[in-house]
Amino acid sequence: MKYIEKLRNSGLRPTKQRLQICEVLFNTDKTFHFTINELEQKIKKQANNKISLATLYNTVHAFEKKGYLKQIPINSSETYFDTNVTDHHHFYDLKEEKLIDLENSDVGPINILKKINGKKIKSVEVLVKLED
Amino acid sequence: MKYIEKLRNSGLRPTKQRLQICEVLFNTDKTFHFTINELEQKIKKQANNKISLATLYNTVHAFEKKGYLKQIPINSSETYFDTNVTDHHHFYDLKEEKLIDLENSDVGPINILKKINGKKIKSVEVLVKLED
DNA sequence: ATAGTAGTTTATAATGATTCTAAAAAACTG
DNA sequence: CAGTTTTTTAGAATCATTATAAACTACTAT
Repeated sequence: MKYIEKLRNSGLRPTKQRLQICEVLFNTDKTFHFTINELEQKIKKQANNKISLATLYNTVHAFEKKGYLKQIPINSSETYFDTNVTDHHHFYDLKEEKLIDLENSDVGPINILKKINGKKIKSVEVLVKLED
Repeated sequence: MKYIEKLRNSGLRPTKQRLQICEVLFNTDKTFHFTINELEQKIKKQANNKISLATLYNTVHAFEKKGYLKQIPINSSETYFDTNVTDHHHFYDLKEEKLIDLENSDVGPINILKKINGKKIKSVEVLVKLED
């Protein structure tokens, strides 16, 4: 299994549940956005079994901490995650309530001119809201 | 009262509560960020009385819809609002969990090169996360 | 292998922000 | 002022997320 090493290297035991979550999240050509509830559904269908919500929350947060997932900063009732962890941005279609990736090349370079003493920039995220 | 007209023009009856909220939010030199709970506290102190949470939620959302407030897109357990409704961006200090304004002039111009058919850009918001 | 231990999963309860409800109060209209 | 509509309110309901603590699983050293 290709994810066993990845998990071990991160200090996470390669359990059946984590491997299954890896399959659903990472074993695909395209990256995608999801909420915990959507992930639960996807696992029910794709792997035809159930992983408890608690585990999904734990695992997704662990993966986020390790940098395998990114949280998308958007005000919504549910938290959105992204399997695309490269530097990139998002459109948010207000009507459809849907996120669309904006590759880095779709956005001109962003220059942050202001500095805060003793702090360094961890990330720069752009959210472009769309209306009709 | 200077806010009576503003409210009436927005189709909102100028009630005692709404006027009080206007005072706290807008009768100040500096703009600021707040959560509903912080607003509740501020009103308790500043106006020395209590407005129910339901009213605070209703009013803040009404003001947002009218463009007097902006929601700040950030993943936090509470929703943050901003009395600065001009185009601008934010630092988010991950350690202190604090928002800091980035004036438009602090960020170079942002060019969105990708277009989505039939949609137009409503807003472009940049969130810059800071770490130590 | 096996026993011990440290980490993980799980169902369920708890939490907490937000929304809903429906009755009382206030603002408006004629 | 009487009637209508809007607003406020306390408290209940909702719903995503987190905490709990017991059962289970993966690992380690023998």
